Amino acid sequence: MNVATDSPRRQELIRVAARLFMQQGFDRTTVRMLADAMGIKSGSLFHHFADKQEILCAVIEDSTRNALVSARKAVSRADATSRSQLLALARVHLDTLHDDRHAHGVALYEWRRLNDEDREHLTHLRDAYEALWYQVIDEARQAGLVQGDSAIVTRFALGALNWTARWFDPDGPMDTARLADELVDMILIPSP
Amino acid sequence: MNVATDSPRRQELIRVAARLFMQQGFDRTTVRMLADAMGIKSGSLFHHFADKQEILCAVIEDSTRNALVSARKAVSRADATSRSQLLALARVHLDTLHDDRHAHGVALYEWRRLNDEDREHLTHLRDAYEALWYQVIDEARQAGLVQGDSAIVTRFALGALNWTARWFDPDGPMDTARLADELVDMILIPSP
DNA sequence: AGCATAACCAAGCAAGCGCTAGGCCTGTTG
DNA sequence: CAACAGGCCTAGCGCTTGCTTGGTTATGCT
Repeated sequence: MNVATDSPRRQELIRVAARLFMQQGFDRTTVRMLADAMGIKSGSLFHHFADKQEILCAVIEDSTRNALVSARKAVSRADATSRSQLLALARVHLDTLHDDRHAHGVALYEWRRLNDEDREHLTHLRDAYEALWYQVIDEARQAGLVQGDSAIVTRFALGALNWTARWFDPDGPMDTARLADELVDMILIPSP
Repeated sequence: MNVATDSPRRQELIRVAARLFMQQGFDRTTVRMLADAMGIKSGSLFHHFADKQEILCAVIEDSTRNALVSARKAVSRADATSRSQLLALARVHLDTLHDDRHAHGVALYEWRRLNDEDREHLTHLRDAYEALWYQVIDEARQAGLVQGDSAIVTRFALGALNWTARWFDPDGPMDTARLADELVDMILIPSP
């Protein structure tokens, strides 16, 4: 077992696993399916991961960490106005969500299959992401652009966006930028 | 096998199954766990259901059908104004969601474990529910109380509400009525 | 009494599961 | 050259899974 290394082979496996976990769910994806999809035998998987749980954790951790980095970049690049920052957050959220949609789908749908240890660890990552949103939304509230409680609005916003994973078709007529606009319009009080 | 009847015993099983499916997930809940929780042997389960899949389908169908009935009642009882109707919908949505939270949690989390046949059947039910929301929101838009596309706003609203299943604590300091107020305030343009 | 039916049990089958053990190549390093 | 390590394979162990079969018991109807 070579478990802790970050080899390219391991990265590739995480990508493949994300796809299968999304298509069939974690519990129904067997180690043999994963191995087949990689062109190796099932036993060889455990050269890269200690157990199946670790693969799930790696899939979610990778994608979440990546989303956090992208979101921070987007905020720092955007104009200082609340509307611009919020729009930047919404856009990059939808883009990462539907771009790396297998892995993020896993993070959304298979969260509860994590064991307690991994879940706690990943909760901190997710909290950091949510804190970024809270910060931007609370600034908007202080500027009078948002009514209501910032924490609730933050969670409503993230819920609305994450729910798009269930109905939005990236290959359809609508694009993510349009969705982001609609979300920001819904949250912010219209400036006359 | 007595499969199609609607005996009280079957109803009780559906309730128990909802709890276990929510706590451990569908795939990790074995027929032996279900039987234990009911005080019977695993084989006896198949007197009430053709297979395990049918139990999942029954859990989701029951709760969804119930939610649809409640929502229709709430709309017909509310004042004719858009705000009242939307508020009524949001309140009853959150109440059924957190009241019958095991079953609705299953509908949200375990949707993808349905087989194709069952899923299509239940999609129609869910569409009917969504249509009710669309109707109310589109009327609000025609009255100038909502900006943006009605279909998108509808899905944003339902996403925001369903997401509460992940963070809202019914035993905490906040109540569902407050949440419903916040949602309606977020969706409707503030009346001056 | 005679019968039907619903609800359940005991026992177990065939398949599939995660994971392990030990060994085989191949390329890199001293 | 030898030593090593990363990546993989073969073979299979021990266990759990959903589900089946044939039979038993309790209840109520005629």
